[in-house]
Amino acid sequence: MERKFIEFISNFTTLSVEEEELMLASYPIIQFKKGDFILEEGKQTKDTFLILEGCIRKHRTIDGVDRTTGFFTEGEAVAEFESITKNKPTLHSYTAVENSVIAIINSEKEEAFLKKFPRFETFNRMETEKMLGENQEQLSNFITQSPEERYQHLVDHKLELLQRVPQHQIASYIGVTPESLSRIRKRILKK
Amino acid sequence: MERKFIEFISNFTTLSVEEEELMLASYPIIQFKKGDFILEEGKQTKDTFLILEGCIRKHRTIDGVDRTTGFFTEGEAVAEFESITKNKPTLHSYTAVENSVIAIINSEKEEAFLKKFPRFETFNRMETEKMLGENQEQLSNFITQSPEERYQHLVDHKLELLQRVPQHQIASYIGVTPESLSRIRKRILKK
DNA sequence: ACCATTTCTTATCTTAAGTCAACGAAATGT
DNA sequence: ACATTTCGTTGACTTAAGATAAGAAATGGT
Repeated sequence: MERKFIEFISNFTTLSVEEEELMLASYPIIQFKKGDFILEEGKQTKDTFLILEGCIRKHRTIDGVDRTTGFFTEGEAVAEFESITKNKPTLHSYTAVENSVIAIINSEKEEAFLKKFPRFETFNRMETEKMLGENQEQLSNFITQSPEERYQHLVDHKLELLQRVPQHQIASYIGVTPESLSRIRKRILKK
Repeated sequence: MERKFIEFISNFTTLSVEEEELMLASYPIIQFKKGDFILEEGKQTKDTFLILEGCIRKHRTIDGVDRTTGFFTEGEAVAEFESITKNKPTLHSYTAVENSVIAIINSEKEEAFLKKFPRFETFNRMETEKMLGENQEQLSNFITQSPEERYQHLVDHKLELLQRVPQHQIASYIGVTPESLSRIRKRILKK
């Protein structure tokens, strides 16, 4: 798994031996079993989670019911920035949808790493900007699409995800009940 | 207006005289009239817009109709990061809802500024992280709320915005038609 | 292989949103 | 001040989603 971690970072920049070593020493790589919490609603952490293998679900409890607000898979980085930047408990839980392998980027270790290799400061900012761009587009799409269009979008762009994740969680993710998604699927099939 | 610009930055960090001077020299402050485009769909820019006064609306054209996907007011920074980071034309337009005053943070000037005063690199990353946190929360809320709840949220947290912006644009922003928002308001009044 | 649980679908009924059309109120330009 | 858009509401009708209940299909554990 170390290889995968380094491979991921190497997609963006070439690592020196020293950088690679400090990185591997700083950030533990943890295995999660299907169903395990990676982070639990109400807790607090400044960690960023880099998914090396598997799939995790972002969700929160509203009026006692569990609502899904995101999915993340291999190669994606996840963090609860609203909690990190404002120092408050997280609104969301993150749980493993499948057995997953995740590198834990602890923010203090991160600070130390950045102090030693400041060029990563820029790299870091750029990655954050990329995430922000994607998040902005996702929000814009969600606002302007109907549930059916959102589902069709997943079929067109995230087919694999649909096969990895139970349908009622997808339903929640596009903002409808499982019954509604079932009808949406039927409607689409007829076309 | 220069004062307002510096004031805004000073909320986050104390500026040296040199920093302040370079900042004012690098970033022009522009007046926009109500209805003016700040940035037009399909164009490309790496600028970030810092709103010193006024209100701007983020919107895009879908199937020939104009859909609103965001509002921003004094003290907020706006940029189309999906376009900036991936070097593609913007999906959204930004127009002044009112006469507005905006500082234009050109990305090349920004690079030069960061090179000269690298401590802003971190400041910058933190601001981006804060924006990301807010954006993530907004997306999560949008997914889990009904149109009525979204409107109620605006009443509770952005009352002032509702008084600055025409209602049919608010309707679009919460993902419904103007007729529906009219009914939502009626429903809420009855309670 | 069996049972229990989870997941998905279907049916019925209710509620909310979309569509189309009309009308009055408000804002805007000259 | 007047004419013209723009804006907001209402009504009638259609379509889609929520709620509830029931049952079929798939999955998991032992």
